[in-house]
Amino acid sequence: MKTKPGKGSPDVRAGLLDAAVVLFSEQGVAGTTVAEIAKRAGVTSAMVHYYFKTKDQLLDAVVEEKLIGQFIAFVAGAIDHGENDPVALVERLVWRIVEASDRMPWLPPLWVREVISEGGALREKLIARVDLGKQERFKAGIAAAQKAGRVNSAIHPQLLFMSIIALTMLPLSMAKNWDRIPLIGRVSKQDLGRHVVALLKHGLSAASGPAKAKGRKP
Amino acid sequence: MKTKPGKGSPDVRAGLLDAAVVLFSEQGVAGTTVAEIAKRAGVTSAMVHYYFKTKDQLLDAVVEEKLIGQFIAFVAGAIDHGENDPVALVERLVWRIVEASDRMPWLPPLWVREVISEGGALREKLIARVDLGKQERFKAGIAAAQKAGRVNSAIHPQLLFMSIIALTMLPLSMAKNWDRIPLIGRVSKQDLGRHVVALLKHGLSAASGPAKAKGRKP
Amino acid sequence: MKTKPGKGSPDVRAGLLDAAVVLFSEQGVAGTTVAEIAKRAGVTSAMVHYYFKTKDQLLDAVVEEKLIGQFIAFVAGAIDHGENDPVALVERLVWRIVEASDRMPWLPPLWVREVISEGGALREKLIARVDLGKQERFKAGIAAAQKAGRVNSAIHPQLLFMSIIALTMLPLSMAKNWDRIPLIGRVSKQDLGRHVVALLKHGLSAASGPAKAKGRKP
Amino acid sequence: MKTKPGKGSPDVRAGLLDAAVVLFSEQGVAGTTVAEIAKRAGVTSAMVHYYFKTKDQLLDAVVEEKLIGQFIAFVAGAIDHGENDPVALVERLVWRIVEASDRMPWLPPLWVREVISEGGALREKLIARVDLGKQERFKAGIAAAQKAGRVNSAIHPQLLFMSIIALTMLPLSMAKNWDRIPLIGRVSKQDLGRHVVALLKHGLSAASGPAKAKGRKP
DNA sequence: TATGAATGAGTCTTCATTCAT
DNA sequence: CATGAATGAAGACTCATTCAT
Repeated sequence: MKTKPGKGSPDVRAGLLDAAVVLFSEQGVAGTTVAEIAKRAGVTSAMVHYYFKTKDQLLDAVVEEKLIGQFIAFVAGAIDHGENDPVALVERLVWRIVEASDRMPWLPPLWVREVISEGGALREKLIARVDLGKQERFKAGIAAAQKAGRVNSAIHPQLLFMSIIALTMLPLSMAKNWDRIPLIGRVSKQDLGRHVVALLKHGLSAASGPAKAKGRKP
Repeated sequence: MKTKPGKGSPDVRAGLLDAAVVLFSEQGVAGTTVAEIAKRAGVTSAMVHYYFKTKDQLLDAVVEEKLIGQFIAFVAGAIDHGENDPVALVERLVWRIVEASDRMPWLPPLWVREVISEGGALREKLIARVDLGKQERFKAGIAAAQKAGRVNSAIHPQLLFMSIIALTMLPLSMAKNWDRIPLIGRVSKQDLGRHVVALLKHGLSAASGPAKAKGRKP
Repeated sequence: MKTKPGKGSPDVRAGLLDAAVVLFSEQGVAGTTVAEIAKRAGVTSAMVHYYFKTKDQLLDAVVEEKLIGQFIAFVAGAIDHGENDPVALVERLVWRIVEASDRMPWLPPLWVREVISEGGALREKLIARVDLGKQERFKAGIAAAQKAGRVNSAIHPQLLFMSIIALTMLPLSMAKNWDRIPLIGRVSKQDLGRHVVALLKHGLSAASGPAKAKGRKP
Repeated sequence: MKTKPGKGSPDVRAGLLDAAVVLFSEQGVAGTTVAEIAKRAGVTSAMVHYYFKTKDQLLDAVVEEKLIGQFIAFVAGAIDHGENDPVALVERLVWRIVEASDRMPWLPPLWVREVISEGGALREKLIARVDLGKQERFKAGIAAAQKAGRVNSAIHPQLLFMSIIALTMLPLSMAKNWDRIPLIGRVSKQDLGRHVVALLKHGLSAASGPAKAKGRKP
């Protein structure tokens, strides 16, 4: 049942990955030393190299086992549903992401900082590994629904997926600090989910009026 | 016209800030050395310390003069408009941010990585300096419009501001790479603006139907 | 038949010594890790410490069992011959060394680098253990032959032994690379032996002419 | 007049090279830390990286400026003499090497351990840089003298150059320890020079008798 | 103002060594 | 006998920072 048949005790290895992912989410990859990760996992820094050889290969493992194996696999489940209603799909996607951030609170900060950001330490590693097929299918589904008049035609299908990620991940990446910001105050992740779903469901619904969003800038 | 009446040539100082902000946006603050900044500005790293004493104080200057003085001042102008239609205000806000990212392409990546991200190098510095009064007024305006039945009541006024930031900043932070991602392909910043405005205008409009976004998770 | 009556399998022990000696000759002692030696012998590095306790004690064993037990014993046999003709003795010595380098190709590089070189890892260990009696007898034999007019009197008996070592060992320590050096090209160890013997036999023969080798430098 | 127009104070740079070369000769390259070199030169180890970037590039500089620029240039002068008597050339070569080891006592140990030895840290670097033309000319001169009957025909011209190096460099690499070895005792570098010249002059002289050095081994 | 030279603290990485199993 | 897991000490290298000129 081990994730990797390689060397070492699975417990320590897993503990190191857990520690890494939490510290990375709090301090960034560049701001986290191998020694800190080791300390949080209760071993010496030499053990990090025993299990992962280099810091860079530790990042590979994070991408493979945490981002892809845990998060993407979980969220992608929401798309593989044989469903044909894109709005329902969007809703399911949002709730999956919210749920994921409950199970893996380290995920959104890590994602925003190290995957989305240009030059993020995990960005290229993830792009190289991930299959964009599902996203393409999602985009196609939206476009089809637009043609059928069931979805607001002013929406860019290519940008919708990113909008969903943005609306969920970015606020969730700050979730730990929500109550420190007076403007936001006491809201829960459930509140966020409801807010985003409301925004998207309305936003996607086929416009009654034309709602021409004319670009101001040339 | 000098920003600071202190020592040193204003040109060199400004060049260092410009260089810093671009490199920070590309490599992150932790991933950028003082020497790199100096080199890009055509001086030695000792000069950085001459003008800013420490790297940390350089960050202070970036927050003060670039984030607050340039970006926030520019965007905040959209709120101080004596306008009372919150939807129009949202639209203006979106276009301001899009416009800002044209003038300062380094802004969105820097914002997402170092301001929004937990542990971001500029986060605490900015929070300590910024006045949230305008955002409070914005929130109040939305809430009032909801009571008046002009805005979708399922929206969380507290979260709307963050949603706008998310819908714009996060995609813009990747703008340089849009064409490298097949899913997105050839879209312009204008396209993004239109897309976001369409989404928000619809999303905010008072629901004809109830649009009950019931939370799934307890 | 075990060399050591101590613990452990003689085969593994011998395999480790063999591996050590080859790697030391290729990479130097300092450049060879215990783990490499273990791997080449097909065991783990913990085994090296089981058999030899420390790397330093492994070196002791190499000196004792490989250098003294194998090489010196073999070469010294050439001196113990009850012979009184020093030139014949020299010739026998040369061929012994050439022969030894066929049986133990790792020997000359190891010798040159770790025994002869100042600070060589085996140098002090070997000097402490070796009996120089035979070399003294050799020197005395040469000196006697000089007095008897049978050997070139310009030769330093003290230096002759080292000259023989130098003329053989140093070229042999590069034997693996001879063909890579255009200057040398295709020569065999036999060729080297013949060359050295020719040089020495002539060089030692009592001078017909005076052959005044006057030192230039004061 | 600086060797390198690059960065840094020439004095410190030169001091580091001097320190490096001495320590390398005493402890080997692998056995010498950057910090030791720095300490001996009176600076911190960071300065080594300031002047040479990496330890490997320090080795490049040693090869370039010490081995090639100092030693090889000096010795090669002995060959460029427009002389046609190969025996005189050999003699001159020997004395040059002896003289070089007086000026640069670190040279012979370094040469034997790190240039001649397989896997030596300077070996490949030097081979890549050095011009073997002079050695080829030397070899050709010997071969011609053999054909003319002026040099012992049992000598391998290809191997003679290496024999000269061996006869001088190897003993000189131990010169500091000569008096510690009873067998050798009190001899000077001049004594060594005379001994080697005597050996070679006789060894090269055209044999009166046939001096059949018949190989024993098949 | 501006620089080159210098440093100390810290980071990643390697390795000989130990020990429970 | 043999191993995998674990460690501490050290080594190369980086970088923010200082200072004399």
